[in-house]
Amino acid sequence: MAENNSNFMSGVPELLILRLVREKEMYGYELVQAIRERSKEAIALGEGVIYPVLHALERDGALSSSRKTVNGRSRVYYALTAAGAKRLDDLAGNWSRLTDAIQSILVSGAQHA
Amino acid sequence: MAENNSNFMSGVPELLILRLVREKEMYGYELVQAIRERSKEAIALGEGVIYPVLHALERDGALSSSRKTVNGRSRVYYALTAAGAKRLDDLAGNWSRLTDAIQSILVSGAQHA
DNA sequence: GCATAATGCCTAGCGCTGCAAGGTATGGCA
DNA sequence: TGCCATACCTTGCAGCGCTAGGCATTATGC
Repeated sequence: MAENNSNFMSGVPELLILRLVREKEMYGYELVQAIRERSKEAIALGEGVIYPVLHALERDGALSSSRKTVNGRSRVYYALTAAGAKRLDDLAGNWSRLTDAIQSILVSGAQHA
Repeated sequence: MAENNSNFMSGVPELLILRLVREKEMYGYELVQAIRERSKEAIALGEGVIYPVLHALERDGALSSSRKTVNGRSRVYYALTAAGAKRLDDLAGNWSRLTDAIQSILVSGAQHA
């Protein structure tokens, strides 16, 4: 039930969101732009990606939300929970191991041990 | 038609295969084990991933195949074509840019420019 | 001599993820 | 009065990776 059997390359949007929210609470629209800007346009995740992930993370208890009105604008701010911090650590570790593995193949080519 | 609009995280199996075959021609079963061993078990792509990708790459002219019999075993060896080399460069470049972008978000957190 | 594993190839079909494309509502601006 | 930006949301699909099979041959173990 709670097990997550996704494919080996997935979960990056989730990772990015958790990492950004770790520093300060953010809202969906803000995350969309933050990811685009801070990746220098290399990654452009739309709202159709971000919002569903935010909802799933909140449902799993990794994020908590609070509705706030700023400048007459209603926003849903998301903050990292303790469970979310743990999940972030796990995802970041997996990502690191994965990219290291890929890099080791890319740089060394095919000369076997 | 020829355009490839896949999602931003896909194409890694393809990249790994092209990179390995660049050094020496290899066959499917060999690639499955090579990826597993050279990634120290971090990546374990099954034959159900490798073979379809090999067929697609050959269909696209990125790989050429030749049937050979070694030790009474029939094997299909794949070699990189010029088009395949170009495709490899493209994929490697994209992967590099992508991981750099992700890394820049992961390490610096949320302090904006 | 017989079964089991390892080698080597292949495919059908499913689950999931990222994504495009829509919809709603408010505020600022010309 | 319209238009763009802000801010939220969902439906539905495409494509990828993967599971789970199947087939044939050669080594290995008993």
